Amino acid sequence: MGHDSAGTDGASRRIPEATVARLPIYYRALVDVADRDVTTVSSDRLAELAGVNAAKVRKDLSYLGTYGTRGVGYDVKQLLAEISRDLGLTHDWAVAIVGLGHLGQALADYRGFGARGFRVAALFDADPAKIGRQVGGLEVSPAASIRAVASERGVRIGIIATPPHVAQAVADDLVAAGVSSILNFAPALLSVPGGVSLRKVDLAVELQILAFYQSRRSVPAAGG
Amino acid sequence: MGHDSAGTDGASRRIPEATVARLPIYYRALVDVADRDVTTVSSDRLAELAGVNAAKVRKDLSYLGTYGTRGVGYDVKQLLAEISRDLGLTHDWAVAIVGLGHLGQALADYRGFGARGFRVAALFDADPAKIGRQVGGLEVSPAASIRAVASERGVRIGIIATPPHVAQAVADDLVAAGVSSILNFAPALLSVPGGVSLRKVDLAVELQILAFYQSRRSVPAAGG
DNA sequence: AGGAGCTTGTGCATTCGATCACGAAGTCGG
DNA sequence: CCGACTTCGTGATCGAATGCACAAGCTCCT
Repeated sequence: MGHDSAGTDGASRRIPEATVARLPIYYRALVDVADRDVTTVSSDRLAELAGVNAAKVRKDLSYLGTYGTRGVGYDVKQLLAEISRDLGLTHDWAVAIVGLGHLGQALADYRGFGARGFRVAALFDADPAKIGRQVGGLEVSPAASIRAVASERGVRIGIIATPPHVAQAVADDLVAAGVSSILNFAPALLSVPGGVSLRKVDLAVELQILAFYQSRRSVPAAGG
Repeated sequence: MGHDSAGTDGASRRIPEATVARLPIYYRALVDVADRDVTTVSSDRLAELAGVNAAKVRKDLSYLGTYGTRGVGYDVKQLLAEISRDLGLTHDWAVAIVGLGHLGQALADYRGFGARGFRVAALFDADPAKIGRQVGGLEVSPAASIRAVASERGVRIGIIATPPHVAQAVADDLVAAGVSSILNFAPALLSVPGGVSLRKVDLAVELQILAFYQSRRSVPAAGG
């Protein structure tokens, strides 16, 4: 998916992209079992909770290191700590959200972030009517101030929830402010300098993928 | 990811899952170029617009059939029509959205849907304060009426944007109402009967994946 | 009409991810 | 202390997906 795998001396082990995408799922499942005061969990059980294959769980976790005990399973707390560390959730990342339409507000209010190592540190919008308003306990700043405000607040991760035609300009501003990871919800193709991670989520795309399988299922009866 | 590839006599060619996931991206790019009155597009250009490899574009499109002209490229209108047909966007799918928190409202107002073969036909929420209110020109119905209302309105695609603890119950109701494709935004693992497609989007997961690469990049300086 | 120049369609090699199957390593009961 | 049992870790295998390279086929110019 492009995450320029900059061969940065790779320090420890290199974790496959597919595995990285599953770590947050294991993480969530582990938080759930930890809440129920369960102390150990087997790969079988974890697989069930995460909706994947048990062998896959074991292989995925083996990339992080050897944290399981044969005959017993994984220590929930220890594994949770390890995944947190690997996902960087111990860092308290400062996040900026640009574009406070419905989606941006949904993200700003999202409870899950705070609990998972993310802190919404800045909100931006171009609409004068929105600037100065409080959303999720934080004041909305003008989009023109992204470079100044985001860099001042140490923002490292930017979320773009703007209309597509301004998304590239916003991305440029974010990068200029020192942001090095961008999550893009705008239906636009962004280009960023090397060294900046970029992920895209497109709600309409997900729906269209569903529609494809849907229309394959229902017999395409004649007559539109 | 599990779209039970029910060997339903698959009529035409079988299209690889990875290709299906890219079709909506090509679709969007094609809509853009069509708006600029361009009549033909090369695989190279389309690849650039979609952010992928040109050979991949050609191979992907070849699964749909032979719609390109060597030496020229693809006829934009024809290709658009073909992808629309394959994605089932010519069907005007009735969509129900359950849960009208910020995210649900964002989806209800999403302009892209109408233009792409989807019609929001029903809105549901369990909160009495929200029931009866108009959102995006449609009245919010009580969650208890999902089975009756959704089936009456011919809903085939359901979007779940509720808190996780009610997501499974909502999914059950949707399935009972005849919905056979579900897009789940709730951070919960759903189980649905065979024959029902299920896709999951988790905003926190996407962010955590970014955080992983982020924390790999920035040197983990000592002293947290 | 014929050849130069593009661009598609696709066989092939390679890389990546999923799954199986089994040895290694631990616990527990007697 | 030992053997039965459980569960992890991982080599090996298989299949999907990617990307290359090139033949096939179309257009346009001369």
